[in-house]
Parts: sequence; structure tokens; C-alpha cells
Amino acid sequence: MRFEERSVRTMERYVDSKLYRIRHSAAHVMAQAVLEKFPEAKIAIGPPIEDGFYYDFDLPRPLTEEDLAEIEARMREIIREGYDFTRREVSADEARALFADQPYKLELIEGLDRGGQDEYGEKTSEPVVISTYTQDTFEDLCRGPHVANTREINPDALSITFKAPAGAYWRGDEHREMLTRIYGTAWETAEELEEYLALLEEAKKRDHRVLGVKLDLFVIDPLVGKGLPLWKPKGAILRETLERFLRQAQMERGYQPVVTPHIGKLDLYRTSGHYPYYKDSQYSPIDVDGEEFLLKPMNCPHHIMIYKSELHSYRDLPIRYAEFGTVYRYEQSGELTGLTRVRGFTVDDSHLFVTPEQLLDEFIEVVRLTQFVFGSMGMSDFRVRVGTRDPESDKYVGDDASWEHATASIIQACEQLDLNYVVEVGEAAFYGPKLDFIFRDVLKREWQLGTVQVDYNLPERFELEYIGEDNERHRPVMIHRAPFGSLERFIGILIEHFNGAFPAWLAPVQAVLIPVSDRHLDYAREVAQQLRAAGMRVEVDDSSSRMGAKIRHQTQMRVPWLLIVGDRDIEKSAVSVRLRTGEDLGTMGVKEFISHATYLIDVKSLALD
RNA sequence: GCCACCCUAGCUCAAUCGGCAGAGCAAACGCUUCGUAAGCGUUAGGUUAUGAGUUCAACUCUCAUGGGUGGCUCCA
Repeated sequence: MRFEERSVRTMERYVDSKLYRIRHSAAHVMAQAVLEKFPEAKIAIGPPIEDGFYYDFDLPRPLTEEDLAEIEARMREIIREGYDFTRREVSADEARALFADQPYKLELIEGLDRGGQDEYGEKTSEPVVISTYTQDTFEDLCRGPHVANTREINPDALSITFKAPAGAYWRGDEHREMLTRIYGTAWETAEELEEYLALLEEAKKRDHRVLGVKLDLFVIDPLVGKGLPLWKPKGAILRETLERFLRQAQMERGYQPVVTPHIGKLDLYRTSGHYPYYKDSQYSPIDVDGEEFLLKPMNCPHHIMIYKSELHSYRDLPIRYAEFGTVYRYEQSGELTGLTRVRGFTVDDSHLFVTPEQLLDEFIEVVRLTQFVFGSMGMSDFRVRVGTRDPESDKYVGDDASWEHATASIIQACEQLDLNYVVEVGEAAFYGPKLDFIFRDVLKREWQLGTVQVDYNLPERFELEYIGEDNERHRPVMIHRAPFGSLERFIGILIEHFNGAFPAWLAPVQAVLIPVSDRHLDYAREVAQQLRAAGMRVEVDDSSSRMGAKIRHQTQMRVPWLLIVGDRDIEKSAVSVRLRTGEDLGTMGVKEFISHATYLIDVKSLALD
């Protein structure tokens, strides 16, 4: 079952669940405690969320840890005192009077009263009843639902100190006030809370930024620049292995490699529309002999110029140009994170030029390739999103008809592929709608990896053509696609997905030879040479530590196969095989091990035995 | 970019109230030569992120800059 299906189902149950009411009620109790401590505070909204709840406040000063502890203690008191939650419906005017000194609530009331907006500022078609919930001295504008009494919240299964207070814009708008968001988590039992906190701790250890350093995969050095990762040898091998894998898959599917430079004239991007539509995410132009150049933010214009360099017949199509193209985008400093959000990254890019008749089939093939890529890694925890244009925004190029066409094709393909997709307005690329594969990292943040986009607009802007069967000129349609999305982000997610324990075909070091004592080193080196000759990535641990320490170290480095060699093994031209899981496969002849290991590598097995 | 917090040896972290900067791991060297998750010893390693300021005295207090973390906004 896909992540998507699971989450939709659990979300449906969630709003009706007791846990949801507990968390919603805990948010109200928190607001009461905060208002008691800061009577001048302004309150915004406080909904339940996955794993907890939050409430946004406009506070007179920043919060300290002591403040949070105090608020949390007061919450427990309120809970134990046992107040009923009582609901009442009020008219808009009554509500305005009740919340006269709460500007954010007044704004919400306006939305409710005017209609078309619910409590959270979301659009709604339902007529809205204004209601409030009261516990003890605190009355909040709220549609509920809540528990009947504060005693239903377990004071020992509650925490608001587990996460630092955070900034959040009022109504998610960066031009509005910056509020202070306090996150809380609440469960039915203390055990569940403990389990949850333990899980968070575990997740931190899986963080690709932590593992990336530990496993020597990459570094990010401020002197080079933030958001500009440097790949160390082991990370580079992982990267190259992934590239080789996809190149092979693409070759089998009729893709052709192309190679293009990292900069291009500003006029190229004026033609494509990247400039000005994509201007905010680009670096300033570079002056070269009086002409302006841009670091490329996308590969499409370069690939388009290759298409345009000759006249194409319908017989040539589909044309599929592929390149691991490195692009540079300006990202605001606060949103850079490890490998998942960087300023220079490599897209496993391809642009397909197809006839309108070929579009659907090609699109489906591309989605299948993407599914194949994820399947090869055992990655199934993703959701599929159709990103469409926001008709009210002006950051898109092209006319309505081509957008409708493109969107319809994507939906049709999804239906035909029986994909469990969700349509999200405003998530399109500036030149066309897209189908995205979205994963979550260990901290549950969502990241778009694979993407497939349909584009009628760039062919128009560049006046692309092919000669049809009728000997007339026709306009091709473009598909932009990247199964990985970007190597950087993909590897970041991959590290967390495998907790650093990559399947053998991806592991930077596939086997390490561990001599029982130094006098077995020569044999170890000899065996290592044989494994290398068979195409394996092998190291010999000739450090000065003892065997036990080497086993421990190499296990922590997640090397798939530890090959221990001593007198007994030399005698039989063998190795003693131990897996990084701790499992002992016993003694195997060197040749036997090679055929065993290379087989598992060849078939890209996820298992080691 | 915005709000908050953080920055001490390569890594993880100590250092009472403002009073001589310390440990483990890693590294180098030496001893040990060992059969499935840490053998022993020695040495080296620091302008406490950077720059100003307050003070008799700053890792500690203030300000600025850089970098990081958690959110928000924005995105592959």
C-alpha cells in the first residue's frame, strides 16, 4: 500500500478520533495557560496536526525554556482541575464583541461572517456557523470538536517542551505578522508519549546530515559556500553508481545522451521565459565582454537548442535527450538543508519531443520508468501529486488552452496507470503542469523527487517544429522529466531510507577484508585483489586495531560483507563471511563468495544472503 | 529572507558566580598478533566561529558579522 492511501485513510479516521479531540483540547488549554502568563498576548489559531498540535501567539517577548516548562506545568494543573468544554453558537456581532481585543480572531470572524472562508482561512463552500468552546476561564472561537472535560487529556502524556518554539507567519503569508508557534504533542498514555519521543531520537540518528558525515559521503564547507555540497570519494561512488544505473535504463528505452554547458546567454532565458518568470530563483547575470549570461537554473533551453539545430521529421519522434545537468538556483538561506535543499544540484534531466498523438503513451512510459527507479531501491513510501496552475497567479507562461490540454493528458495518464494521485492547485512549473513523486524525510518533511511535466509552452516560445506526414510543419509537445529529481536530494532521502545500509550494488565499499592478525594481511590483500578483479569495491582493514574493533568499526560503516581471514581460511582458500547485520554466513571458498556476491550485486538485490 | 535557539580539539561533549581550557572517540607513534561489535601506553591536537566592546580579569556579559539547527515562507 502506498503512503498516500495509508495517510488518506488515517487522516479520515484521525479527525474523528479521540486523539484528535485530545490534541485540539490540549491546544486550548495551552492557550489559556499562555494568556494567564501573558495577558497582553494575542492568540491566532491552534489546530491538531499529525502527532500533536500547535497554537500561534503574538507575544510581548521571545519565549525561554523556563517559560515553556512553566506553561506546561500550568497546563497539567488546568487539566487536573477538570473543566468541561462547553460549546455555544454566537452571531457574528456577538463574536466580535467577545473577541474585541483579539485582532486575529476578529479577522477570522470577518472571514466566517463574509462566508467562503473557514476558521483557518481555507476556502469553503459550506455556510459557516460561528461557535465557541469554553473551558474554565478561556473561551475560544472554534468549530470543535473537543473532549467533554479536560480530565480526558492525560497530563502525563503531554509535552510542549519537546520542540523549540518556532516562528510562523500569520495565515502563512510572509508579508504578514510573524507569530510565535508553540508545538505540543499529546497521547492517550504516557507510554505512547515516551515511544514517540524515542522515535524522534532514533530519527535524528538516521538524518542524512549526521550519517553523511559518519559514512564519509559528503561535506558542506562554508568557505565553498552554503548549499554547495562537496562529494567525498565514497559519496561520489554512490552517485556514479546511480548515474550508471539510470543511464543503462534510459539507453534501453531509446534515450540519447547530450551534454551542455553551465551558463547561457540571458536572451536564451528571455526566450524561454525563465527570465523573468523564474527570476527570483536565479543568480544575477554574469557580464562576459559586455554580454549577459546566466548560470543555468534549468537544462531545458539548452536541450531545446539542440532540437532546433536541425529539421526534424515526424519519423524522428519521439526524441529523448538526456543529461545529468547541473543547475544553480538561488534558495533563501533559511531553507537550505543538507542535501535535500541546496543551491547547486544535478538533475537527471531529460526532454522528450513528441507529436501530440504520442504524448499520452510517452508520458505513461516515463511514469513507468520512474516507478521502476523507485522500485529498484525498494522505495514505496511516496505520494503522487498532480500540480496544476493557479489561475489567479501571473507566474505562468502560455494560454489557457494549452494548459488545459496538458493537465488533461496528465490526469488521463494517471487514470490509465491507476495511480492514486492528488491534484494540488498552484504546484505546476511555470511552463506546464506536472506529476510529482513526493517522499518524506526522517523528520517527516516532504520532498519532491521524481517529476514528469507536460509542456506546450516552450515549444511555442521557441517555435519548435517537425515535418508531419502531410508534409506540413507541426509543433511538437515536450515532456520534461527527472526520475531522481536531483541526485543530491535523491541521495539524501536514500541515505535515510536505508539508514546508511545501502544494498550491495550501491554500497561505496561492498566488502572489507579483516585479517585475524597482521600475519594474515598478505592473504587479505591477495583476496581483495581477486574481488576487485571480479568488479567489486573492496578494502582491506590494515589499521592497527584488533579484529573485534575492526568488526565493530566496519559494521558501523555499514559495509555489507565483512570477510574475516585467518589461518583456517588460508588453508582452504576461503573467507569467513559476516554480514553487517551481525549474521554469520560461515566459511566460504573465495570463488564461491565471489559468485555469490557478484550475483547479488548484478541483480541489485536488497538482501545480502 | 523572517522568528527563535546554538557555535569550545577532526567528531561527541565538559569547564561552579566572570578567575590558569578538559575528557572520550578519532589521529600519529610504540607495545600486543589476538577467530566475530571497543587490547594497552605515549604524543600531538585550541587566538573557545570571526571582529569589536564592557571589565583588574571574558569560553562565560553586550553588539555586529559568518555558519548551523528548529519552524514559517519558497522549491528538485
